[in-house]
Amino acid sequence: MPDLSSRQVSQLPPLQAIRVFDAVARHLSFTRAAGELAMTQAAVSYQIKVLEERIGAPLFLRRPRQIVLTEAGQRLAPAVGEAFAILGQAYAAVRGGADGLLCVTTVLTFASNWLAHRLGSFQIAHPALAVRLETSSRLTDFAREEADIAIRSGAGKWPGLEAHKLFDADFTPMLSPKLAASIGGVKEPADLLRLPILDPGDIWWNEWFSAAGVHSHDLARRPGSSMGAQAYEANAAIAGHGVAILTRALFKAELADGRLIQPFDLVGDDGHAYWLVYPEARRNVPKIRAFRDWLLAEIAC
Amino acid sequence: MPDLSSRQVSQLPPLQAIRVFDAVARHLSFTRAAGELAMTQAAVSYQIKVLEERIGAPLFLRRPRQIVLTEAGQRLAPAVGEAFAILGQAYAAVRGGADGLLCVTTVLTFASNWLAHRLGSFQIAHPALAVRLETSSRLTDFAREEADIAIRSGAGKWPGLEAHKLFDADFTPMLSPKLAASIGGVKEPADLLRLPILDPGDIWWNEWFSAAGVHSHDLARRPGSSMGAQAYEANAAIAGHGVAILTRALFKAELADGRLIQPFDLVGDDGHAYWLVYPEARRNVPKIRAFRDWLLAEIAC
DNA sequence: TATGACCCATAAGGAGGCCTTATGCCGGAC
DNA sequence: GTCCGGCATAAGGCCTCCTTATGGGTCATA
Repeated sequence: MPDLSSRQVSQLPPLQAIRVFDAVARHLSFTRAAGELAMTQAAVSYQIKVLEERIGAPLFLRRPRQIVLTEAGQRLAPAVGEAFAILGQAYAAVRGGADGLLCVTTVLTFASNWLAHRLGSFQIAHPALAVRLETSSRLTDFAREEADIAIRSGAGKWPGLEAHKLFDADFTPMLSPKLAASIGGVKEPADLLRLPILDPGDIWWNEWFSAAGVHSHDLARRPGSSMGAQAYEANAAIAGHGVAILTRALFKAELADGRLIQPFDLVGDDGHAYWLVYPEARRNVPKIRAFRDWLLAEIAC
Repeated sequence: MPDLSSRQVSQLPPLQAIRVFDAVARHLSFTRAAGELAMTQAAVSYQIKVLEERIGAPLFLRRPRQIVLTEAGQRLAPAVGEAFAILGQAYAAVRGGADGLLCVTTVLTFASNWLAHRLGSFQIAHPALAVRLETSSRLTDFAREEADIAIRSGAGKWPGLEAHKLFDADFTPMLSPKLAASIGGVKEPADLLRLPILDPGDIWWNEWFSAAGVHSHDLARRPGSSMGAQAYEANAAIAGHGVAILTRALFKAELADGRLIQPFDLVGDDGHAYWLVYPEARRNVPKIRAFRDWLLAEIAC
């Protein structure tokens, strides 16, 4: 049983009764107030009676053709009206404001290598929507962080969350053409070992070399991959500092314009992928739907 | 079925949920808010969830040790707080204000001949209570007129009203000593007929003369008595313009100081009385109780 | 004067909002 | 590792609040 300690219990009367009173005071009619409130005249009569009994004084005088406010009612009505105006305004602002700001949290690489180029087209399509982009390497907990949508990688199953697959988190070595030329070209996987390996501890290297049939026990091992922070290694690779193992979908542009080359068709895949996720319960929130639809369409291109 | 026409339906979320939100926003704790609201933590959790679903966005972030407001929550909280402050203030003012003003409606004679002398002692006993005195000859309809208490005459039974008997509405002739002396004194009822009869149409005259065994068919008859407007006739009688038929209890002072004399012990009584009445439902309203107790005590003197 | 329209009050009945109890889950602290 | 503090969730029941139906009272019209 809770105690009644902290703060004086305001002991406000039933709020529903006050809302009804507000409508009646504006209309000076039970019947018309009932119309506005979408309830019956009897219900309005009941609520007013409740309020009057709670206050201990009548709020309206029942005259033949109409009702009029008593002195008590006249004192109460303006304040109630103001309070509900504030409430309604704030509520509308929150709905509007919440609709106008979209918080997307994503891993860095996806933001810089994929989203950044295309976000403009989303904002043109939805000029009323402001997008706040946050990057974080940790998984997003929607209950704990303020985010509407997250881009995360994983197996695609999270309880309570709806997930749309964007693309596979595959991996394959990439390097700058200049670096490849420096050793006369990269012809077969083993050639890579003659070059600096960027982030050799990444488990992806091990998996890829195994798949390629290359013995690579001299590479350090780390429990995870650097997925999500590929942008750093990619920059190093473009600068010619070494070979990086990267996800193709994130470097389409670099591969297309020749800043990076993918020497082998062999692509590793540990079953993980990039996903767009959001709480199931919010699946129909307009701004979330807008972003989801836009992003999936872009991915499909 | 009511229609939803007039005014945009504000479509506010459940008000109870907003009240709970207000408390939670102030405490930044479901548990403590539950304490303030005298409900369980589970109920608070439920209401916040309802509100969040209605708004379409979370209002709090659930962090391990505490909760914090989301951006939406931050926007909503101050307005809600303000609205409830206004509401609470107005409500308190109405209760206080209603408690501070007592509207008494009464027949003129009672006000001028009985209440006026003694009201001072009531106001001294209840300095916080302002009394507004209204006189009206009609019966008071508490649903239609703004009154807390009424003094009315009648048989003492009105549905929905509580009535306390003040004194009988008896009647007996009164006149000024000087007028009586002008005919050598009033020895027996028939002597009165040699003097001007004030308001001879009053049914009381007829009844009294009948009871006195005096034939008085020359008096005009009117359906009712002038009870409630006796003050006018009393003034005329004091001025020596004639004989009035009056209620003893209302002219104790005049009889005591000799401005009026009551020549005969014979007193008419049609069963009516003066009553103090108020709506049953308000029997325990402090100001009503105060006035009732005071008046009954004064009457008992 | 009778009749209909309008408006509020009241009674009876039922649906559902809302609260409670009980329990689970999670993170942090000792 | 275990306990503790705090929120979430499920099940169940009360009681508020709404609806339908009806009555009373006043005003307007015939």
